[in-house]
Amino acid sequence: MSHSTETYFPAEIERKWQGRWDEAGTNTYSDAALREKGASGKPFFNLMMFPYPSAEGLHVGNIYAFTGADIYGRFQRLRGHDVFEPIGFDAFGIHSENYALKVGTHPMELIPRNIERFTKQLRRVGFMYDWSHTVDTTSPEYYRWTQWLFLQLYKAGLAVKKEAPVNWCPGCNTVLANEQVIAGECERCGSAVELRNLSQWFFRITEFAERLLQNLQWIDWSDTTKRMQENWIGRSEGAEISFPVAGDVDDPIRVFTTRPDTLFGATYMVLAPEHPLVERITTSAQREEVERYTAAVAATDLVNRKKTDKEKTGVDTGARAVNPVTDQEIPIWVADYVLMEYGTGAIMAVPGHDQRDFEFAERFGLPIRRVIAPEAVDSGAPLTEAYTGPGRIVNSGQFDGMEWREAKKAITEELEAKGLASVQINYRLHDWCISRQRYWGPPIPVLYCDACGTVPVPEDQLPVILPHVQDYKPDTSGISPLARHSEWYLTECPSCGGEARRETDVSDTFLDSAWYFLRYPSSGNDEAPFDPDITRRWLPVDMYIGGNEHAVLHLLYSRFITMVLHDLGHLEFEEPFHRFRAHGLIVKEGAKMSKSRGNVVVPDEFIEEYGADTFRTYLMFIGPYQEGGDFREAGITGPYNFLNRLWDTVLSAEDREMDGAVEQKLHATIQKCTEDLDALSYNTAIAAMMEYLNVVRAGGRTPEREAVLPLVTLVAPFAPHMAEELWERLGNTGSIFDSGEWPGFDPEKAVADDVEFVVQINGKVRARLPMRRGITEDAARAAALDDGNVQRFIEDKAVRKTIFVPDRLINLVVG
RNA sequence: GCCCGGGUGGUGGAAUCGGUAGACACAUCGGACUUAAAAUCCGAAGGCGUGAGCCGUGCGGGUUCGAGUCCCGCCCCGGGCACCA
Repeated sequence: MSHSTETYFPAEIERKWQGRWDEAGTNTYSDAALREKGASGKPFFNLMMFPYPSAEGLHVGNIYAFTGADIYGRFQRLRGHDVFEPIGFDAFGIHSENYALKVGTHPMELIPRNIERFTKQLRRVGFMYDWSHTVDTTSPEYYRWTQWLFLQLYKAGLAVKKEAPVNWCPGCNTVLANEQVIAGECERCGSAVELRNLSQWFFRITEFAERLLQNLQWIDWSDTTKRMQENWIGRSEGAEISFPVAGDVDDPIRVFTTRPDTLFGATYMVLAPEHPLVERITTSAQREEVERYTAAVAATDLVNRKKTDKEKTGVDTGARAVNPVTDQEIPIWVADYVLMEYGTGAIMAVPGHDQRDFEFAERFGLPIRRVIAPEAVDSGAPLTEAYTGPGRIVNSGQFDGMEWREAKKAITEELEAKGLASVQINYRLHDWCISRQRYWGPPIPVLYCDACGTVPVPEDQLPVILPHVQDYKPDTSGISPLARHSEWYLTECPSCGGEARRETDVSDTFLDSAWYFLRYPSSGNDEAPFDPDITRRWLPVDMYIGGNEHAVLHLLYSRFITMVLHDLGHLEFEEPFHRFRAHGLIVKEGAKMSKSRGNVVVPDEFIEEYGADTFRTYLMFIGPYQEGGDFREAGITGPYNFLNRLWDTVLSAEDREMDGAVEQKLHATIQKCTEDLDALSYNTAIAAMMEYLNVVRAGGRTPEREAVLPLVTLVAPFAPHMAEELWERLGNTGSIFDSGEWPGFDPEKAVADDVEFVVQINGKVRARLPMRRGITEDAARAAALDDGNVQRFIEDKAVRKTIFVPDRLINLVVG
């Protein structure tokens, strides 16, 4: 190929176009434009998960996530949509605060610096962001509305302060939401979490459990994400059954069970050590032992308590309960394998059919009774482990012989009639604890007044500004650092004018991010959190792309908050993201990138050496976007060579009629790229473009202009700067992304006229014959039988059967 | 333990309504160009075999004219959940 074209200098081109986009406002909307496009255009809200602006700067994981989302947005724009693609910063939270404490710089100085650095880096990668609509969760203009949100929930009775056992992280010195505890450890610092009884603010997300679960059926989300939410919500159907305490006329013990069919096998009961009834029912003879036990459990952290492999422990309360179907008195024990957080904090123990109860009963010599048998008869042989399979009821009076699932209903109904049971649905989901005994977050907008009690801060007094204080270090007291600043928390009661104290806890960072997408298009609005008109036009989000690590955190909370705002009349929709796709994880040599492993890829170096276009294309070429892949430094040369060759090819193209075979390949490539981009199958779209480029350049031929022009558009989502430059050099003005000219294709022209036709003998390939498309079975068969190698394999055997797959193969079955 | 996802050349990965396994790329090797190198361009390449061919998609069975793809039973890796009653 002739090398008369000029060399590709990515740095120069990228700087030029990034400047041009800013000057021309290529990617930004004025508020007027948002209204106009929302009303009469084709609005498309393309969202990606906004980053936490860490001091380390943008990492490869961020860029990977954003690039995949940006490509989708640019693709939609080239197809003629008005794409709104904003970005912002999720800058409150323990992570930034811990870092600030470590380096000794106040977060109020640190965060703006980090945001500035992030912004610079993000611009360098060439994302299509609307920089006129950003969001910073730490700015008072933003958290004013986060506080407003709290007040709406408070007014609706969905934000309540209650004392409950909560997760306390001794590393971060704050309580945590259940979603932030991973296997008993703090997701932030890895400390073993403890249970503390504290009075905290909760959002009543459990009220929405069923809707959150049901809506999963119609929202278009990655299956993996939906399944994670489903498991997290953890619906189980069963019954709540009351067991009266023998010789006690007060409250019975209520238990939740999914197996009411095994009620006749309930030979003892267990209360969680924290259960409020423990103290009342324990006999004086057992009191000392029980108190010693519950105290020991209270001192244990959750990691140790929830270990399933340790030996079961517990003590007898001395009290007896009455099994409501057998009328037998059964012992009531206290044991830490029963958790206060789930169900009623008490269980009926059925050692014959529950392995945990079985182990406990064996250890403490409690009776074990079989009440389900696969063959409907009890051989009388002692069980060696709990039987949890299906079967028929035995040893259960009038229910004997009943199929176990029928017995669930029958036994529940029997007790329901006596007022001792009710059908119950239980969820694993807990209310969302939003209080944090930390500094770096929005103060919860509530006041406490001796005369008036709990008083919400009036909306016209928002925001409650987070004060700039120097001693913001948390301590072990369970009280927020702001509680050390009376000059801040002492104030006037808006209700009676007397002295009031401010709530000194701040809210969970996940509240900040639970509504940010609503704020983006209304980011400048100081009258309301979101403009009703703009919101109606642009939301819900058309496409949301992000990581699965937020499946049960941010994504669940956002759905909840949206549902609440819908119910309160602020939104017309109740699901914020109709379409969500989870991207995969980018790793290095099979391992997660981390500072401790020392395998962190610094993106800036690659961008400097190869350019942002190459880096973007390489990241997408690594593997399937929704599965992630392995970052290998050497691999970047593939996409780099491709873009270089593309540059050369386009600039050296000449005007002449397109070759037929090239035209066919062009249509096939457009079709493949269009379908692949729609499906986020970016790696195969890039491969298709490479393949096409190889055809266009085959044997050093000079390419036709017509053949390469559409390729510039196809590559534009991946390499936007190069696409703009080539588009301009080909004589166009303005941005290629405003052309709305995604190339079309003719499926008829996308298929080749000649096919390589396979001949199989008994399923094994014996010949490959060049054929015309559309060849008949008879003609194919004749051609096959004419082939020497085929004849050799048939020999004198008879062809018993022929399988013909049009345009692909013919299989001759002989023998 | 339960629920997902995955296991394909030296490497990253293509191909799953059952129909030519290994597209595309990296690394490798050979050639052209060059005083030389880099860059670029052209070409080779799953393994075994001189060859016809045989063997090959984690392992063992099965269904089928035909299995990477479907069924049964395992192993391994990654992720989620977990004394959840």
